Amino acid sequence: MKEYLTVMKALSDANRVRALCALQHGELCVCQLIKLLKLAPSTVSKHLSILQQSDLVESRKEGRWVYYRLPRKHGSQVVARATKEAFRALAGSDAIAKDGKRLRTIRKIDPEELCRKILSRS
Amino acid sequence: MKEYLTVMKALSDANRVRALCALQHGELCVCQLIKLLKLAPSTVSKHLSILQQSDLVESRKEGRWVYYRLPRKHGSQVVARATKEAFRALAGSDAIAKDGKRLRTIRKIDPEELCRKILSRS
DNA sequence: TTTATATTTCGTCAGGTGACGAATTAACGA
DNA sequence: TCGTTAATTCGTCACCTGACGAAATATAAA
Repeated sequence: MKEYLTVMKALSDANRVRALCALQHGELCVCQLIKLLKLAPSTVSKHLSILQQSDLVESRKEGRWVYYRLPRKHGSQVVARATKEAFRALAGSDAIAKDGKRLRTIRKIDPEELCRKILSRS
Repeated sequence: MKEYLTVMKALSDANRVRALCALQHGELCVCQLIKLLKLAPSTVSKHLSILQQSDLVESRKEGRWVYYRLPRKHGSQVVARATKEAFRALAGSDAIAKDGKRLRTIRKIDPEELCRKILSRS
C-alpha cells in the first residue's frame, strides 16, 4: 500500500509527469529540464527528488552535471506498470507533445550554453 | 492530461483506495463504508464524491440509502486501467485483506441496524 | 587556491487537502 | 403533516504541497 501511494502521489503533479515523459526520449540533465518546465532550479530539483524517491527515475552525476533517466530495469512491478500507463495515457496529450517538440530544440543547444541561460528563463 | 491527473489524485489517498477496493466485492451503501473506514460520515461522503467525479465509482439512490459501486462499463481506458492496476498492486496488501475480512462481517449486519450504529463507531 | 557554476538544501509563503462537527437536504414512517 | 434518519454540504482547522529566493555544496576552470 505504501509503495503504491508513493507512486500515485508522485504521478499526481503535472510538472513531474511532464519531466517523466520527457525522459522517454533519453536522459536529460537538470538544466535541460529547467528549460523545459520553466520553473526555478530549486523547484525542479525537488520534483526530481520526489520522482527518484519513488524509483520512477534514477540519476547519475557527471562532473557538475546531474543526468536523470528512466531506470534501466525496474525493481518494482508497481513502478513499471505505473510508468507504462502514464506514457500510454498521455501519448495523445497536447501538453506532452509540445514538450517533445520543445525538447528537440533544447537538445540541440550545447549544454554549456544552455546552463548559462538558466537565469533568463524562456 | 487533466483526466489522468484527476484519477491519479483520486488514487493518492489511502482511504479512497480502501473504499475502491472494498467495492470489488459488490456495491455498498455509505453507512457500510463509514463502518469500514471508521471516519466521519461527512469525510466518507467527500471521499466518495471525489471517486465519483473521477469516474472511478458510480452511485444509485434507493430510498434513504445511496449505494456506490464500480462502474458497470468504464467510459475511459485511463480509468479502467488505473482501477485494474490499483487492484493488482494492492492484491497482496495487508490493509486491504483486513478490510475484506471486516467487510464480510459488516455485510452480515442488517443495514437498518448498521446505520443506527453510525454514531458509535467501532 | 580562488572563482565560477550546476545542483541541492533550507526557509518561507500561499494555496490545497483531509479531518471533524453543525447545518442542510431528501425520503421514509408515524 | 411532522418527526426521524441517511447522506451531503458548509465552515473550520491543522497539516501538506508546490512555488520561490537565498544559502550551502560540489566540481570544473582560471
